[in-house]
Formats: sequence, C-alpha cells, structure tokens
Amino acid sequence: MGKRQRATLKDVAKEAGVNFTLVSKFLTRNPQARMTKETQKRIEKAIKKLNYRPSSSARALRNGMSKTIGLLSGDLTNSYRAHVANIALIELRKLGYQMLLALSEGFDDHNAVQSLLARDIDGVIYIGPGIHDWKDLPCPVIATDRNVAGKSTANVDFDDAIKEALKGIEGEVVSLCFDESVWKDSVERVGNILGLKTENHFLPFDVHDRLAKLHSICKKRPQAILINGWHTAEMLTELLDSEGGSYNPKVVMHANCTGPFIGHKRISGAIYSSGTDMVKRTCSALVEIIEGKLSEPAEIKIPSRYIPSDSPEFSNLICRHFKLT
Amino acid sequence: MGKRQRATLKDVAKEAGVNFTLVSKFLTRNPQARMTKETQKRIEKAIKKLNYRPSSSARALRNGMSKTIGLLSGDLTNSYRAHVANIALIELRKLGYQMLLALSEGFDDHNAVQSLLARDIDGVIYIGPGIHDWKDLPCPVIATDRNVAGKSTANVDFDDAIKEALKGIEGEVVSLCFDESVWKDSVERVGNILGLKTENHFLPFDVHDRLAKLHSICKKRPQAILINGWHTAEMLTELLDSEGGSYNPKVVMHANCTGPFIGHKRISGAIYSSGTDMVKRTCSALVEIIEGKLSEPAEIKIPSRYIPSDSPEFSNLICRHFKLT
DNA sequence: CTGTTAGCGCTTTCAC
DNA sequence: GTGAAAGCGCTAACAG
Repeated sequence: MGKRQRATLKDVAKEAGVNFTLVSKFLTRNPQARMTKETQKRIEKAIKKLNYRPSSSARALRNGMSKTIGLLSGDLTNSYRAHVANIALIELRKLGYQMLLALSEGFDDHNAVQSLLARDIDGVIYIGPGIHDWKDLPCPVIATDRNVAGKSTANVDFDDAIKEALKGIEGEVVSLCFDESVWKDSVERVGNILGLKTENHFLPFDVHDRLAKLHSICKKRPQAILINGWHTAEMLTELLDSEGGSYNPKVVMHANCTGPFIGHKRISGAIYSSGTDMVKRTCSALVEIIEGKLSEPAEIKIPSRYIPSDSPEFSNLICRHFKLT
Repeated sequence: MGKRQRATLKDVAKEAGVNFTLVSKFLTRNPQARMTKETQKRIEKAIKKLNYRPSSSARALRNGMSKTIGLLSGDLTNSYRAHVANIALIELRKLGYQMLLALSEGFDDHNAVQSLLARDIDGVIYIGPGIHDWKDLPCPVIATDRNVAGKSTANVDFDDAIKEALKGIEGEVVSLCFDESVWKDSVERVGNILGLKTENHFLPFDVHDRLAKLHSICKKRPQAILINGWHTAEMLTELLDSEGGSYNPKVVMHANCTGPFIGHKRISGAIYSSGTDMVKRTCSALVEIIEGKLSEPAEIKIPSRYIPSDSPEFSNLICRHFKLT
C-alpha cells in the first residue's frame, strides 16, 4: 500500500496551462515573478482542484532545511516534560516548524540523538536528562536550565530572587538541585555577595537515595533550605512534618508552575519564573538562530522573582492540577 | 547558523576511492552488489571518518516514503495521552519510524491535520478528540477506541468482559462513555443477549455539564452503572459518596491503566485491558499496513476481561501514580 | 512576465 | 563486481 500519487507541481502546471516553475514561484511568492491576476487565479484553481500539497521532502532536499525541530526529551510520563512538549509544539507550529520527538532512555541520550540526526532536523531543543552526546549535535541546540559551553541556553535568572529570598537569613543556607541546573551557581554567587555560608547538594535521581539525602541535610539544621525541583520540595515538607515541627527552616522553592504541592505550610515562599515563557522563548530563539537572525550561542535569561507565601500573589500558584504558568 | 555541510555519498565514495553508487548499495545492503571485503572495509572506514549520515530528505524523495508517522493527538497535558505518546514513540522507533507530533486544538483537528499533511508522513495514529477532517487523510490511519468507516481501528473488545460484569444484574443498566467510543455498542450488544434494559449516555466534555449528567442519572437509580473513562468514574464515586450511601449501584469501570482512583470502595470491578498493548499493536499494525504486509482497513481487537474488586488481581491496578498497564 | 535549465542526495535499473 | 545514467519534486539562477 501507500502509493499516494499526490499531485506534483507539474500536474498543477499542466492543469493550469502554465510552466511548472511559475507555479513554484507562485507558491513561494517569488517577487521575481508577479504574474497576471488571471494566471494566479488559474494556478490557484488548479491547486485546489488537484488538492496539491508541496512535498516537504523535496523542499527539504532542495533548500537544505527541513523546517523541523527535534525535541530531545526524557520520558513524557513526567508531567513537566509533557507540558513543555505541549507548549513547544504549539509555539513551533506558529513559527512554521514541525516537531520531531525523541526520548532519551534513562540518562542515555545516545539513541535519541541518533534518531534525531537521522532526520534532517534544523535544530534541537534539549530538555533531556542526559549530559553527553548532545554537545556534538551538528546543528543549533538550545538547552534549558543548564550551562553548556558553545551551545545556546535558556536559563532562569535566579540571582535577584534568591537574594530577596535570603533577606534576613544569617545562618547556614543549604541549596538543593540536580547537577545540571544553573541554580547552584546562582546560590553560590548570591551567598558570596551576602556573606552567607552556603552549601549545595546535588539530588540523587533515585527517590530512595534522595530521601536519605534530605534526612542527612535536616540533621544539620540549616537556617534556610532552597530547593530547585518541586518533587523534592514535596518530599522535604513531608519529612519536616514527620519530624513534628521541632525544626522549622525557611524553605524556599522554585516554581515555574502551579500545583497542589505549593500549598504546603512549610514553604516560606517561591522563586517564581514563568515556565511557559521559558519554553516560548526557547523556541523562538532557536528558530531565530536557525534563520540566521540571532548568533549562536545565545543566552536567554528568564526573569524570576521572589514571592513570599504570605503575599496574595502566592495563592495564584496553588492549584489542584500541575500546570506550567 | 545552519550551513552544516554534511558529507554526502559522493564524499564518502571519493574518500573510499569507489563509485558513489557502490556506497549506496553498501548502505542499502543491495544484494545486487556484493562487493569484496576489501571494498566494504574501505567504505566503512570512509563513512566513519567523514561522519556520514544519509540524508533522509533525499531518501524520502527518492523512495516516496519518509519513515515518519504522525501522532494526531489532543493536548499532551492529559496524562493518558502523554503516556500513549510516550509508548508509541518508543515502539515506532523500534520499528524504524520517527514520530511527528501534531496537536488538535480543542475539538478541532483541522490545523493539526494540515500540519501533518504538509510533511510526507507515511501514516497517522489518531488519539485526538476530534471527529472530522481526519477521515480524509490521504494515508493509512489507525484510530483507537472508535469506529470509522474505511479506516483502521484498534479497539478494545469489551463484549465478554461486560457480559461477565453484568452477571447477576436484573435491573436497569446505564452505560456512560464519550460519543466516539465503541463502549456503547458493546453494552448494547451484551444487553440484548442478556435481555437487560440498557441505556447509554454520552458524556459532555465540560466537567460541569458532566456532573449534572451524572446527577440526573443517579436520580433514576439504575442497578448498575458502567463507565468508560476513569475521570468520570472518579466523579461518580465522589457523587455517590456525597449522597451518603443511600444509593449503591454496581459500578464497573474500564481500566487500561493503574491509578489511585481505582481504589475507591464504590467500584465493584474493572474491565481491564492493557493500554500499553493497545498502543503497541496500534503502532505495529500501522507500520504493517504502510509496508503492505497488512491490508487496510485493519481491525485490531484488544482483549479485555472483568476483574472484580474483591479479587487479588484488582489491587495490582491500584497505584499512587497514573500509568498505562 | 514566463520558460529553460541545473542540481539538491539518493536509489535503482541496466550496462559493462 | 562495479559504474553510468535517469529521475524523485522542488527552487533559483538565468534567458528570453
């Protein structure tokens, strides 16, 4: 099966009684050929009649670009990633690009990268969990929440928000994040400026190990705990609860989404940045790079700010369902 | 910028000192050209050295197929769809196909269909919410949980399971589903066989309206309520709870996933079918159709069976996190 | 304003 | 065993 026999340019041209290149020029709005209204009409009619659609393969071959962007992601079962994919898809379509999906397996990007390279993608958005192969991708890449030499990034600018969050803190500050996040650098920078003792811990991916890590951190009783990663924030607040209120650090988390989790009394505030905005800007920056309007590597900064939990704005982040804001 | 300058067949051929068609034959394992080991070695080396990757656009153009399948889906924010997309992606890759994603907007498939058609996809998997344009897709299509004239489908075979679920029922049976589901037909068929009075109601998509619908149904006090759609099952059980136990119908729901919702005491049992299996078979059937190994339209039947809530097996379906089984 | 031509990278007969 | 040549559908220079 499968022999579509779609109409081609030549079919359309024959139908319209013109040369097929003229049809091409019509389609691409080539200014070199402003044909008579009469001709245009005929071409339009022929296109409609034959239900003609240009072959993207032929165009890709000819133009050297496929108007397709690869989303290199981890498991979509993770609702954060599903949201990102969703927004990216909509945004890319607006920009005239298709989205090809590829999933890393565990932390291994290798196969996913290969499957993307096998197609002639014009660029890659990286929201995967891995850290290796993707640096070698022979096309523009933009990654979120991580620093990568020579590649474009879209990172939240945490500095001012963290500074605000740490106001009034004088004791020890512990920060928690995954090791690819720019969060750690930000906490360090701000800690230096404020003259605070900060300590960063990378979170094990395994939930069991992570809980153990949280336990050991709580034992040291830091005055403030900064968390990048809402799942971990949930775990921490549950842990603090189970200890019965004897230890009450200032807990600040990063939120670029709404969720039920944020409602927890243990959280003193959120460092808020817009997840939707991040994805949108990631998409548009990538497209601009591809189209030569922006030079690579680009460094997109997503603004953030501190929202204390007693501010009315905070309640906007509380919502029964997880959702990027 | 984008000028990749990837190596082509000719580059490889020059490097290996052979004709470029020979390289092509090497790549495609063309039996017509079983070259000397020596030549093979040289070609292999050249490919590696130049980091050659075939141009999929050129191949697509030449071969008339792109080895790409479109997933026409609704919003991925819905975790059921995200799971399906996830599994489909993995499955399709195993089968040598890429996945292009397109999202319907609301119930409108139009733009999504167009964006898919614009690319030279070989086939479409339909898990969208819409009902219109997709019938006209000029390529093999397989849809899940709905009947469509002339197109392939992968539907759960509910009959036996429903028969089992209705054992012992003598009063009125009400069935609930979305209007595209094959669930309704199955309930009708089984009702006829068992000589039961069955009544089907289509569920409004809007949650508010749906709740009203459930209210009106409960007023009539049917002896059994069959639900296809776990979200609605949740709503119903909550509703029954709020009525304080005065009305206790036999509630049976369809489950092709695990979830916390199933734990509810109100549910007498689940009609179980494997969601993962459904997606996998959908993918492989579509690929077989595309490759001419299966004639279209294919009708895939996914088995199901009734699992009463007091059976030990039922507890396997109860899980904190939603997941396709 | 419209047509001619070359060629993107690849596969596939068909010769040698 | 290997190579020559045609052509998939399209675009863009270049002629007319």
